[in-house]
Amino acid sequence: MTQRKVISFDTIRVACKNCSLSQLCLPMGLAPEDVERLDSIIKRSRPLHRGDHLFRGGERFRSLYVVKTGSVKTYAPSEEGGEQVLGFHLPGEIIGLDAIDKSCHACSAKVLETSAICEVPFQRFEELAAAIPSLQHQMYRLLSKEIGQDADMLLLLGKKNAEERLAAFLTSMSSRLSKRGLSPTDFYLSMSRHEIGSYLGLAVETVSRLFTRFQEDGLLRVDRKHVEVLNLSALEMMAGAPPSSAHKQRSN
Amino acid sequence: MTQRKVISFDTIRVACKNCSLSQLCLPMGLAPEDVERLDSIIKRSRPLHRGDHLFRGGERFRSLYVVKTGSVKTYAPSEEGGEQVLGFHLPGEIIGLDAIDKSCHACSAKVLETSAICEVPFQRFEELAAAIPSLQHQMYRLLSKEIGQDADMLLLLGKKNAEERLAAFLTSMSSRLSKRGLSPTDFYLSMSRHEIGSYLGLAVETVSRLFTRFQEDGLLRVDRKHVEVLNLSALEMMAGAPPSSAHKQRSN
DNA sequence: ATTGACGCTTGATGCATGTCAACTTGAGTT
DNA sequence: AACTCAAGTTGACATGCATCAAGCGTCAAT
Repeated sequence: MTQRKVISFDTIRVACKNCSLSQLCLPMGLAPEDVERLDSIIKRSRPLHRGDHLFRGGERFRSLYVVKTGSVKTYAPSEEGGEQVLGFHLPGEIIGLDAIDKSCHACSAKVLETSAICEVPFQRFEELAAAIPSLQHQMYRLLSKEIGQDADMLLLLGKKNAEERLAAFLTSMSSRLSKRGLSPTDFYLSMSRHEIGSYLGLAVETVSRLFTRFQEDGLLRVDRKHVEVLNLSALEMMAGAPPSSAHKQRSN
Repeated sequence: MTQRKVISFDTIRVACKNCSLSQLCLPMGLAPEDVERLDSIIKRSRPLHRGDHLFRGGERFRSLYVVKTGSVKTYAPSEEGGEQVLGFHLPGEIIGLDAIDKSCHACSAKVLETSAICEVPFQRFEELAAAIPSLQHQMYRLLSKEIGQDADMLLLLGKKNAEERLAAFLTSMSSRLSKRGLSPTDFYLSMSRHEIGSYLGLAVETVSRLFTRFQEDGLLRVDRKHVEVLNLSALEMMAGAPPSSAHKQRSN
């Protein structure tokens, strides 16, 4: 027991240089001594639990957050409890980039499952980036990547139908998980159907029906949050090109 | 005539320190001598004309572009000529930020009317930013701002109906033009109905019908590309809150 | 003027997907 | 087990908007 506790404690405060995510995350491309410098400004807290907030819309911006383990959703809370899910964030992904501009968070971030999070105080980070060109470059790349992904989402929401949207969501999860050393065809979704629907601009019921249909068509095996992808290339096909079948709404 | 030519030539190559956009653009917050340094790396070409490309999807990324006068659209070209409009860019706005990550443009940029464009070679810019902290900070802010605007669009495409979308588009144009010293209630749209539709995830016909309806309801006076906003606050209302009337689809 | 092309508008129709409602399932509590 | 509550599923129905189709103003080239 004591043993177990020690291991878990260690896991939480593993330094960047020992972190398996360093090739996806801020330290990418940095010299070892610069990784140490970056490491020295990062705060690592105890793990957060399902429903805990990293920050809420309206709060002052002080730090960026990086998922180390677990997953996080960002969302724009609206009056009357409704919310638009803006993104799901997996290990190595940075949260809070949209708040740099106004020094104030416009959206909220909530962890979807027990998660370890690295906090990066932004002001100190900025000083460090000025001194380490490769860190500055990596930061530009990460900001740019975020913009590119948002453009992909605009395309998805602007032009794709429900089937294509869910297929795109699943293949995207598959490839992101795969990059993190997990199976691209067998995984657990940490978000609810409702959250998936909000993210994709669809009603829960539509998402649910599509999961059923994909299963009937032999593309997936689904049990609650557990998804097994049986035909990944068919899903990728569906996500990318317009549906080969007859109907083609929204070809604006 | 010679006189006229000289003036126009002068207008094109006006330096950052004399540019009316400096408070919206990269030079914001820079000391005069740093503005000079930034200015020295910027290339200014002859004006581009309607339909000219700044860059096309697939091309190597070398420079960022800033609109000085006129307007530009970015779009993701798809097979079979269809395109998703990703954004419209007014003077002072930066184009190409999404390409830093992959060093390759994922979208295309085309000018909508005769426009003057400043080209910012990115590598030299990056060196300069490393040496000028306030320039680095401004660059982070601009990247972050872009991410925040994309989130607004995700919300629009994910949750808003056609009426709310067009109202949001018009109020956004109004406020952006107003920041540039133009009338917030009387302006010309440089893009076609088709492009507006693509941007908003709507069919051309829907956009056209909405313009007609807004006019019937006394919100606008429209003549081709010329728009006079008669009731700005009503439009803002409509863009923000769900429609006060009965129906409310897409309240996922 | 005439022509043609293009962008815009308007009407008629249909479908994809939202909405409403009822039921099932699973997980936690007593 | 029985109860509770939230999440998910499924069916029936309604509707907002896409699609199809036709007509109209505008502009440029002839």
